[in-house]
Amino acid sequence: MKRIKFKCWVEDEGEKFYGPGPNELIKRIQKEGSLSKAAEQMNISYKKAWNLVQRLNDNPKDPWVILKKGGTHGGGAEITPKAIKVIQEYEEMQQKISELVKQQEALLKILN
Amino acid sequence: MKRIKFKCWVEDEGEKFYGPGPNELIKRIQKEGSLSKAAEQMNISYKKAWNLVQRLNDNPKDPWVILKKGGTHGGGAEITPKAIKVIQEYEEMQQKISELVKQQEALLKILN
DNA sequence: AACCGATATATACGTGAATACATAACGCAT
DNA sequence: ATGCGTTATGTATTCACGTATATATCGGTT
Repeated sequence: MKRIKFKCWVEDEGEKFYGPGPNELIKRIQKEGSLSKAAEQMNISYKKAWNLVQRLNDNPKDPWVILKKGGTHGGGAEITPKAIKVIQEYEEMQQKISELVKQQEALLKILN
Repeated sequence: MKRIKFKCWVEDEGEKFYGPGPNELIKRIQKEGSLSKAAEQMNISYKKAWNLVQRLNDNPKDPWVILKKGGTHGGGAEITPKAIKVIQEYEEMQQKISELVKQQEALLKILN
């Protein structure tokens, strides 16, 4: 059984910036309030998750994720309104592409 | 400068089957009449190119690429009408997605 | 039958990315 | 001041992958 798949992402100066991985990560951060928990749930290393967040927070004036260390629960993470908007817009785009792809029966027909 | 990118491909039982790489490969085979020349032009090893062709030709009754060894020019490669149709349909799908993506200004606006 | 250029195929090697591991830093609570 | 849980960061190791290399095979030409 053959299926058409797709992926969309944002590049910044040719480097991967935002895609399915970061999208899922910030959603889990929003839900869990913790970067380490989010990474664990996604089965990626904490380091990788941390690196992704650093890339998103590249512009310090307009961060996506606020990381706090120390304190009552040892620290934590939360996402900004900007990140919430991005999630919404990104998933809307995914949905539109998904609907378009579903209509491409002609290609699948050739492939049997 | 941030840009939205996308990629679409066909999977068969979860394995990558057809995508941008194979698409370019069979186009070059069509143009050059040679698998080794096509591989060289794409800067991929002959082996990788050959493996891609094997996957496409998985169903021996309905091949995509005809490989001939020996003979006047040592051999050669040509693609079947089926492959030609796939190229057309695949690139048409790419084009449609591309146009949709271009309309997603809202996302880029958030990202600055 | 010898040559040529392309396909066919196995094996060894190198490279880079991701991971695992270890340790430091932080700040509120008790 | 000690403990705790989280973030922060460097180092070493592993592992998958493509590549390089070598050699065999084929069949029309000459």
